[in-house]
Amino acid sequence: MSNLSTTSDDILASTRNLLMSGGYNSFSYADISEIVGIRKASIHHHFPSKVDLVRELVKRYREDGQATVAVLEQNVPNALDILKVYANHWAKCIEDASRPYCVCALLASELPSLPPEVAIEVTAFFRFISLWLASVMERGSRQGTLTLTSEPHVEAEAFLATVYGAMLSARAYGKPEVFGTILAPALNRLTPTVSH
Amino acid sequence: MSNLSTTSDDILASTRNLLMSGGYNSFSYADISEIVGIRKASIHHHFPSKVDLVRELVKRYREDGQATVAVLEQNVPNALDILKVYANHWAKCIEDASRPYCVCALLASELPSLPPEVAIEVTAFFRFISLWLASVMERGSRQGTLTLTSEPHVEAEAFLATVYGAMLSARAYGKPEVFGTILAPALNRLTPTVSH
DNA sequence: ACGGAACTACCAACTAGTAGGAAGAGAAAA
DNA sequence: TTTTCTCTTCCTACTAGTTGGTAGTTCCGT
Repeated sequence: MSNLSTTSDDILASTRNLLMSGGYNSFSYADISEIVGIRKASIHHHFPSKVDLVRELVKRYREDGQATVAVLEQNVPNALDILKVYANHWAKCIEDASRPYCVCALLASELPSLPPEVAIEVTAFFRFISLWLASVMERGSRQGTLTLTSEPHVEAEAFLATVYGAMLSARAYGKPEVFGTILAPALNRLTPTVSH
Repeated sequence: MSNLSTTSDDILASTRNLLMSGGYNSFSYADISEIVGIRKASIHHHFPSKVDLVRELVKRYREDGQATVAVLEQNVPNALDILKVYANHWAKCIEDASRPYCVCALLASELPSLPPEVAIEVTAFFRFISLWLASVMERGSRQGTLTLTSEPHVEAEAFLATVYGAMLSARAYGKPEVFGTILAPALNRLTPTVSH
């Protein structure tokens, strides 16, 4: 009950790191076993198949995201601030190289070749983020804390695309600061002008 | 000299398709040999190693892009039109499912786990596209055919991120039309207002 | 006769996954 | 209290299939 770190969590954590750097086919049970320090067969005890492992990982990734978003919504009333916190979260992850890429972004780009059970979880993640951002846009528009030039759901898709595109660019150039460079004007565009 | 289709080209073409759907580690020489209709060992005759094959593919991908861009620049003087043609190119590729994802986008997201020889070619591709878009932005700003709200190179990065992010979203949702939905307002924002 | 392009037949390393046993901890039974 | 039973976790040892790659040969056009 009072476990600070279970083997199963260690397996998931190292899977996430491996997945983040090269996708579904870039790592093996052997890689995980080396990092976690147990034998290959022991991983199969916790996650019978690779599909089970990655499906579970993505499921938790989404659930963690949903939980984080729920807390965020309660603590930050201003819609623009929420977008800033969200962008800042990724900016920091990329800049300190701790989590420099979204696992689901990588898996989404591999979607056609993924096992269907994993693919379903990945698309579910994107649907969740998209719906959440649309709700933030809509609320911001009502509050007057966001200036929209298109419908909320279109602005949401555009913002999401900018974030994930910026993440890709940062990785492609090997320059973390590119993320901030791209996001700053995107957020600016959504900021209401103070006076007129 | 008058070859319409060489085996080597067939190999590269099927590699591109396989690569596009799942990345570097998602396909094998066996996959290619089945599609092209020759034995595995014959592929090694044309491309000694997998690194050679993919390096050559990305190199040509970039060279083809550079050639296409050169023609585009000569035929389309208006900078906004160039961006529209570029966006439309991808919109069509995605919608008719012929080339629904950029090979270099997929490889870029796998960058940390790629063989360095391939990684170099991939980053070279992004540098090329980025520099080209920046030059288009700069020219459009001078011409008055583009309305920029940031420096040309920042607008270029933002536009590139939007295009690649939209490409990812289209794939993630399995809805090709999402690409156009995201790009339309992005292009609109760059369009000068006719009267004032 | 020579070179390119294809072939057959390999190989060692690696892939995900399985079978079955040993070690330990906790509960239940003596 | 000690013994036994059970469950979990991890292990060694293995499998069948795939991976990228090699050696050596045949075929064919110039």
